[in-house]
Amino acid sequence: MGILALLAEQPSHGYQLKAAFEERTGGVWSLNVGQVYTTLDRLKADGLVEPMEVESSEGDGRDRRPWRITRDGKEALEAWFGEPAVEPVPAREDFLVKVLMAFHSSPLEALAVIDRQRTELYRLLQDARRTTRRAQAGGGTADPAADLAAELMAEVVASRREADLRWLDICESHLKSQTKKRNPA
Amino acid sequence: MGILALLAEQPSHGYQLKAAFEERTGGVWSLNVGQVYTTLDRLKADGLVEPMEVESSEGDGRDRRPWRITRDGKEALEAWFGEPAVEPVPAREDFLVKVLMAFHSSPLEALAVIDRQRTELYRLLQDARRTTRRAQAGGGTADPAADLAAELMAEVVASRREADLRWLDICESHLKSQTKKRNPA
DNA sequence: AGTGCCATGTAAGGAGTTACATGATTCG
DNA sequence: CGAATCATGTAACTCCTTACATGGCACT
Repeated sequence: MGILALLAEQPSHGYQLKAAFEERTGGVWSLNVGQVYTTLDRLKADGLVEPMEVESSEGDGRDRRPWRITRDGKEALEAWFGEPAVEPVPAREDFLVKVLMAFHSSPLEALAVIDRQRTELYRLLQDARRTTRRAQAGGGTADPAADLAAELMAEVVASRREADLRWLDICESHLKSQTKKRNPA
Repeated sequence: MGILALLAEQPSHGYQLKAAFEERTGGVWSLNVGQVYTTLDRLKADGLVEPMEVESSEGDGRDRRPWRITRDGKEALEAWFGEPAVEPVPAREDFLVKVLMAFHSSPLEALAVIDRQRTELYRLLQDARRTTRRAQAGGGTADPAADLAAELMAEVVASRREADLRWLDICESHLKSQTKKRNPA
């Protein structure tokens, strides 16, 4: 649907879509070019996009295959925008599985896991904050829209990391109160 | 690695592992049984687990195939626990893609998307909070460990939802200041 | 003349999902 | 007796990832 949304703004060819998608997501989500082409094929099979006739008037011998969105595609896109995404429960991220599983091994082991994870998360949070500041300063690119995108993405990342850090604190306090209950004094 | 961690605690057979995994994650992550078996095959191929000889002394005619962790498996598990997960940047969730792409269509459209998403997220946050309270009350199950797991999971979910809600606010304020800049007064 | 970017694709493989097939046991 | 649960597996499909193959153009 991301590809489709980009095509709704303007007809483009595959390579261009990859670049646009990456710019739109502040470079945080890189896209394999190959996937763009297979995705376009899939969208075409669903009748949501169609290849444009190549106007060879361009002259430069480059082999471009621009695509445009179809009427069906526009409808599908509007329907998609029209309803909120039901946000799925967090995926089975390595990080979450690790902490949950550590909880049932020794408390000491679990505390160590949490600690290491906290350090790592904190580092990543700092990174995200740095990126935010850089983008706010009108940073990486000449394009203000790209800077805004980069800033927004950096902000979700930071926001999520903070959430995870808070969660680690909660886990730790649970773990400590558990230990205390078993080992009073 | 989750399956492997469970096997490190005690040898189990596939069906049991599914149940244990789901209990350990408060029922938030359900697991297809089929996947457990294919995963066990993969772990076996990597030499991390091995089938136990069936002691037919049990007597009940049930066809159980218990697995145990190997020495290599233990080492792999310790190495896994030993280093923090490098938390990947948020995946390309429907929700994020939708907001990012909406940003570049009309501001009005984008505000509508954000609004719908906020309503949905708020609803999901309430759900998670309810679950937390239920688990704290010693809720669903007789097993306190399962209740703790359910509570922890509900808390990550809630924490993440809150983060996303905050992010939506940030998006909205960016959007409004943008609009103001273009349409002063 | 050569390196690197623009541009399009194909192929192989990993992991997850849903669904299906099969049979035993337990419990009302 | 019938339905639910225990238990093990297989098959088909989707999506993503990595890697490979190919060729033109631009700039040094």
